[in-house]
Amino acid sequence: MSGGNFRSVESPETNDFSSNLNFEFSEYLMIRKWLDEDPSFVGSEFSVQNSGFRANEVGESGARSSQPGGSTSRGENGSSRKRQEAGDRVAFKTKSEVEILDDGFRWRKYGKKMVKSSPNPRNYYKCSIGGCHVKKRVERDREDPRFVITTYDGVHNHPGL
DNA sequence: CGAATTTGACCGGCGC
DNA sequence: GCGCCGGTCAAATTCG
Repeated sequence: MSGGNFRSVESPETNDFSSNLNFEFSEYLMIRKWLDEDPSFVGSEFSVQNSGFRANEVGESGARSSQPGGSTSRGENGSSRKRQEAGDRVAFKTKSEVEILDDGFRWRKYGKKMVKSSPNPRNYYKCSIGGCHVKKRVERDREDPRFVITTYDGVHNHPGL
């Protein structure tokens, strides 16, 4: 490939820091949470004390959360809220060198795209579980490459792995 | 052998 | 109406 603006270390074997990700739950910031078209949530910043994410390669046997945000503020009567999206959209900013964060679910990558908003490519993942149409979007921060923006779309309709 | 991953191309929506 | 951007699917390939 021509270009090569940066070296994307996607291979955990060649990764310099994939050896050990000591961070467990210290850098989790939910940057956005909006339902349907509620502008009230757009642009809002929240601090989430979520826990359950793990860095890849770290063979753990615990730490499993249900939904990254599917437990906090969310119970809306929906008087005028029309949820045609059939799913919540939650974006997280995680401080990690690797983009493959194991949240306890299996994801199948189905596309990669380069957005002009960032020199880094955006990855698209989908839940491999049958019946689960949850989608995940992963992209690196534009100003802080050491941060990863993970956006979850939808709700899992099956028990955690 | 099966499943997961890869890259490219195609499609749809929105803007001008 | 055309152009641009983002998103999704499909086929081929590779890994386990």
